[in-house]
Amino acid sequence: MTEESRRTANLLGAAVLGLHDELRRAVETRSGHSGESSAALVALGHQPGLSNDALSRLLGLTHTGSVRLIDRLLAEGLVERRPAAHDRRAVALHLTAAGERLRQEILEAREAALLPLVSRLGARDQASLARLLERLLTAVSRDDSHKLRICRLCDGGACTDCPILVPVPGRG
Amino acid sequence: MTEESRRTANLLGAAVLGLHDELRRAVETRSGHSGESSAALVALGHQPGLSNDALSRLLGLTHTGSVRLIDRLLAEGLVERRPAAHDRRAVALHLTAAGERLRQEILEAREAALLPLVSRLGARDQASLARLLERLLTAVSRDDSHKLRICRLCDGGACTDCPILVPVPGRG
DNA sequence: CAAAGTATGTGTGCTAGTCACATATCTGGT
DNA sequence: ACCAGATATGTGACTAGCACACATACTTTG
Repeated sequence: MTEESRRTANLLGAAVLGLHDELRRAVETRSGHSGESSAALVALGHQPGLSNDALSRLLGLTHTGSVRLIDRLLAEGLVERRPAAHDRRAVALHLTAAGERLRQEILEAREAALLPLVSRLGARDQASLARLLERLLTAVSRDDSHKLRICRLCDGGACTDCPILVPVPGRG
Repeated sequence: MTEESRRTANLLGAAVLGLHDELRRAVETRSGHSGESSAALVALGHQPGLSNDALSRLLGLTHTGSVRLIDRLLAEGLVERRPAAHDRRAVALHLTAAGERLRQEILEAREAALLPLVSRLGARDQASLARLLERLLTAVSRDDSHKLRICRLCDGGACTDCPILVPVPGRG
């Protein structure tokens, strides 16, 4: 069994690498932005009003890196900084209309890369895959902030019944 | 079915992202090198004598980027440049003993991150997972050079019966 | 109300990559 | 034999994106 498990683990690593390459390429080609910029746009659509600090943790950047990234998105008119509700230090980041449009394109590009792979499987296999992915996701996810990080490129419209129960701050 | 497929596709995207983060972190922490440097070391162990040009395509870098990367690995004594067999323009890249040691550590770190995830599944689920991964891998892989790219971090010791039949140049 | 903690944003510098270019070698047609 | 074009390597100049150290503004807590 161990040998077989090692083989499966290696296959999992290869598939993750191959699919990640593919997703990154699809998203970057369509949006003209790097992977983390795209993740910022998707996450900001999902959680409007996010602070720079929260965003930096979500993206796995330093605070500084996140500020620079937002500077760039701001210069392109995709994001705006608004005063935060209850903390006058903080900034509430929001997508502009253009940002929202680009976000939709990113999600479409991602789905266009993923859906054909899933659709070639039969209904039974799709169900098995979904169940196994759910188990893998619960296994890798740690605390709440890590869960948000994992889901930073998720499509809210497609993510019904999220297996890791992502807590969106300020949404119960 | 379409709705369910979209959900599964999204789960796949999330799992790929989460696992990729995890793998990258594990490998970079252990090796002290960026992801692509690690990939270069693993690939060079798998295919000794690779040229700069072939390596650049394997890693998805420009030729120049690959030369710089090798410069760095060379400065650390992990890689050496030898004259190639039949082409006096080309360079044959080989791991040094230190490079080979680091390569083993990278593979161990990768397996240490992956194996626990697989092992928590029962034997039946592991078998289903392996089969589904095989189908995903054959679906994403395109030409031979792309297959080598997908397998750039694979552990030859664990990859028995490779589903995408990677052709290693000069090895039949 | 002072001290400590938290959030933002700036100056500076590094790393890893790109593009443009120069050089060396190979290959194939005449 | 020779030349044109393709291929392989490597250098110089530059850029993007990020980190570290720091300055500033605000909040929280004792």
